[in-house]
Amino acid sequence: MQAVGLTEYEAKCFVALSQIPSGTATDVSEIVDIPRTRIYDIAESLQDCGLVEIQKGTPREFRAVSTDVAMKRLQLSHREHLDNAAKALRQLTTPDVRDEASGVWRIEGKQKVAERGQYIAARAETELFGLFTEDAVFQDDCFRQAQSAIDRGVDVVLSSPDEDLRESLRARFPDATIWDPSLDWQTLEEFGAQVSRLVMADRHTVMLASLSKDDGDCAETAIWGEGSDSELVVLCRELVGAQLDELDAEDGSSRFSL
Amino acid sequence: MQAVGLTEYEAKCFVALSQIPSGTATDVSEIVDIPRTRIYDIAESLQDCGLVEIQKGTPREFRAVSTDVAMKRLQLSHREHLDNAAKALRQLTTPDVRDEASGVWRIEGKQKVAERGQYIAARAETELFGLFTEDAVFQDDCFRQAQSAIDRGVDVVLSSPDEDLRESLRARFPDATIWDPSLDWQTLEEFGAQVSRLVMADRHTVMLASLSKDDGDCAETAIWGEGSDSELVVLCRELVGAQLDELDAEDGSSRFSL
DNA sequence: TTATTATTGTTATTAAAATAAAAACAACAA
DNA sequence: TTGTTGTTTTTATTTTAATAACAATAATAA
Repeated sequence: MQAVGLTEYEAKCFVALSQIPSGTATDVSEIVDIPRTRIYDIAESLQDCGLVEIQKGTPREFRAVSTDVAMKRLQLSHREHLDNAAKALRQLTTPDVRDEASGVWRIEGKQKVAERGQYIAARAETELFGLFTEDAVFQDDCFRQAQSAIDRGVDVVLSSPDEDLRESLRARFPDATIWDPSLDWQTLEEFGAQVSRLVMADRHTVMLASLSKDDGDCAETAIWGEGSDSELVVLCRELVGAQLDELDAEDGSSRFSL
Repeated sequence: MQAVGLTEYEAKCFVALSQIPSGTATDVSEIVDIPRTRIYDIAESLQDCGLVEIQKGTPREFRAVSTDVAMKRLQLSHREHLDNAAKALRQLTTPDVRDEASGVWRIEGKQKVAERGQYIAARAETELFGLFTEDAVFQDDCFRQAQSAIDRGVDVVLSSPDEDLRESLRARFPDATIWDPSLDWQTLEEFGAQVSRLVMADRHTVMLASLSKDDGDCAETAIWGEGSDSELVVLCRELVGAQLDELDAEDGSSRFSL
């Protein structure tokens, strides 16, 4: 409960009141370990949030609103704060100036990595390269972005060291080029940790993600960069670009065979 | 920004980074009044939230994600906390035991008052009485609930001391009974403050709301109660019930005249 | 090339603010 | 008279803000 912005006392008080139809300060203080004398102002504070209703007799009776109503109120309140914050922030900052970021940047967490990958894929205009080492990494939103790129005429090349995954990709994306990296896969492992995915758009934006299994946990982290200023982009252009060029040449012939 | 759960330092740091494409600890500490030496761990903490990305060189470079992404991440995080809290709470409490609440309860705030009014109207099974003193109080959701009650066969009686509002109600709800309270309106003013609305469902649940104009502000507060245990319900049964009974008798004849 | 100065990154200590916890006490009810 | 209630103050603890210390690294000057 505290994670949603309530103090320990507020959270405890609300929990106690949620367990009974209604109660006095003495009741609450017997259910949870809060001094009776503090219940009055804590309940008042919860009333301000819309989580508690107060019957002003002697003794005072308190009741909690239902869980659903409480959650909704907290959410609405948070949403307002977010909107206000966003509004204030937009007055301070120019329109999104972070379109171009030099260097190499680090992202932690599977979801954030996936988001960045999709963002990169969504912005591909002529060419999109994606390499995935595990089926688990290639999720629905990746499917969507890859298909969307194909639909808008982007040259899409997908790759995986795993043959089953390659077959699966081939079946799902008949219009994409599927590349077997076994010829050059060793050079990619020079990055150290277990590479999970590599996404490159227009040879301009690159993200390289890896899975680390420290502590029995399966965490994904990534580095990404944009433009010739980024060492990562320069490197991947060398490593992958050459393969893509070869595929372009072969691609002409394989289309002929279709 | 602090209202959304960030510490002052975190909020300031994020705001500063949002104003520049990227920057070092020294840059940030020149933009906002935070000790340079604190930027490192604060940015780390913001990275954990997904609000900041860090380029680990010397000097370290920091960049903020875009405002939209930041807000979305904060919201998702809050949502998760809410879901977890709701789940935990549901294991502690029995299914909603707050269906019946004795006594008289107080609500503050126009929205909460309106919600409670709608909740009461939605639960009317045979009879719904609503009295409104001002056009402004009778909002869209009130319209909806009144119509919904009519649609499910509930005896709906609406009333207002304001003739224009009464006419408006009569035009909008041809199937409802419209009552002119001028005969007994004085007794209702004995509650003191300016009554804004009175809702009674099935002579079992009652809410009485009032507008107070303290501090130039227009705040609505309400009291409500359920069942024979509630003094408010008992009182309104006396005051309003008799009128409803009379209307029942007249209602028969007015239907005859339609 | 070496020495000096400036910058950087990490940590420890101190100060201030917020929250938790205990105490005091007047007013009211039984 | 005793017990309960409600409000406020004081004290203790925790969290956050603010400052200081200092080793390591980078940049600059000699």
